[in-house]
Amino acid sequence: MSGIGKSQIAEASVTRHASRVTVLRPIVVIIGPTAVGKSQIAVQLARALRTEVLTADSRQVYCGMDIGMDKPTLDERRGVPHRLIDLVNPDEPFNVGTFRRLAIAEIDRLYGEGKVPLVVGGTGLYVRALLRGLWEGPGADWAFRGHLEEQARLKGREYLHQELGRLDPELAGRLHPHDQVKIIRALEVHHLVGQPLSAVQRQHGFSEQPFVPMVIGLTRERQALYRRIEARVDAQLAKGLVNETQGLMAMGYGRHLGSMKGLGYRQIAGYLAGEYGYDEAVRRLKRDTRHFAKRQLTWFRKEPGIVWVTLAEQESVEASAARLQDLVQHFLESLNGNSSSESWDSPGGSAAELPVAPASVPGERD
RNA sequence: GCCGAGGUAGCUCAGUUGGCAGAGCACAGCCCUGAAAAGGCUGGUGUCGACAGUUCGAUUCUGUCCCUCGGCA
Repeated sequence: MSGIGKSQIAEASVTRHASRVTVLRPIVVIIGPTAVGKSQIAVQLARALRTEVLTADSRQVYCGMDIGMDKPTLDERRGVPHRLIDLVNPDEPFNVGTFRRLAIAEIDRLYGEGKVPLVVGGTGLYVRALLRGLWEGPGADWAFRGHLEEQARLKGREYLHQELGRLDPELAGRLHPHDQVKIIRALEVHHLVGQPLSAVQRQHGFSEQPFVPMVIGLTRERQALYRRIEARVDAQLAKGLVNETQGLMAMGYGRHLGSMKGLGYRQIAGYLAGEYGYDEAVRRLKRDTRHFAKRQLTWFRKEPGIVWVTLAEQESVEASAARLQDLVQHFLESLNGNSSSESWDSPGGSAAELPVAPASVPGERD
């Protein structure tokens, strides 16, 4: 705790920033495929921005799934608080709606402290729901889903799609008859709110704009990314992914759980169940992770407004972070220019000095 | 050198009783509104080792040659 005088100055400063940040609602988002190197760069950037990391990752929310989900260790976080990690047990429900509510709470808190939130993650739907809103519909009704799955078993794979064709022909036309997960959701919505999902989707259209975002997409040359994925899988195995999976299963977390269908646990669980050998499990894990990265890239490619940054293979984390810091600084300065002549920082400071200040002064926050 | 097996997609191989070659994996493209690391869709021209013969037609049959892998010398 600092002396009274200093503390008062800091408080005044924070109030000032808080009001600006609360009005403008700027947000910095780093997205990119798995293993591209988001986490390490994000820590550097968070230190530079004197803010915290908000993780937008549907898997890192599960407690006890550390190696497989590649959560940064405390050491790797280097004192930067990471939020939206370790929120629920592997058998507890979690979804994009939960994420969005919790994320918005964290963001508002940061605005209150005069900080620019830094969102980092690879779950495209979560990022989209955060930046463009989410239709305020009902959550999952697992009993009803179970009932529908039973129907599909009894009456054949095409039955549910035919049902949807009756209730919501538009959406049925867009969904492949085999895409049972999405067909069931559509039927569930119709059952719960009495109108076709396609109608509410059209009405919402991801058209909310709760923030002014700067979205940075990290990518690498495809072959280089694939090499990193394979190296990371090897590292996860060396850290004890098999033990971690065994432990989770011993705690009663079965393979049917959504969390246990995540990359790593799914393939290792199959090996532990004797369905195939260790080498085959490793081969599948690497393959599935490559495929996943590819799907992520497809998703992000069409998101609007992403500034893409291609990382070079020999580029250091520091160098990458510095490049991003440049982009963010310009972004924040442009916000200053557009809103008023007032600076982000306390009187006398240069524009954007607060959010982009050098980070080499731990323990001397504000 | 002899005997055997084989040379077909980037890889592993199937196949054509002679009629413009096909699976898995790899790879590429795509869809997505509370399971999203989930779930789903699409994409195959490759001198069928080379040359010659038989045939209307050869990757398929025959011959010669080249290469690979085993075994024997």
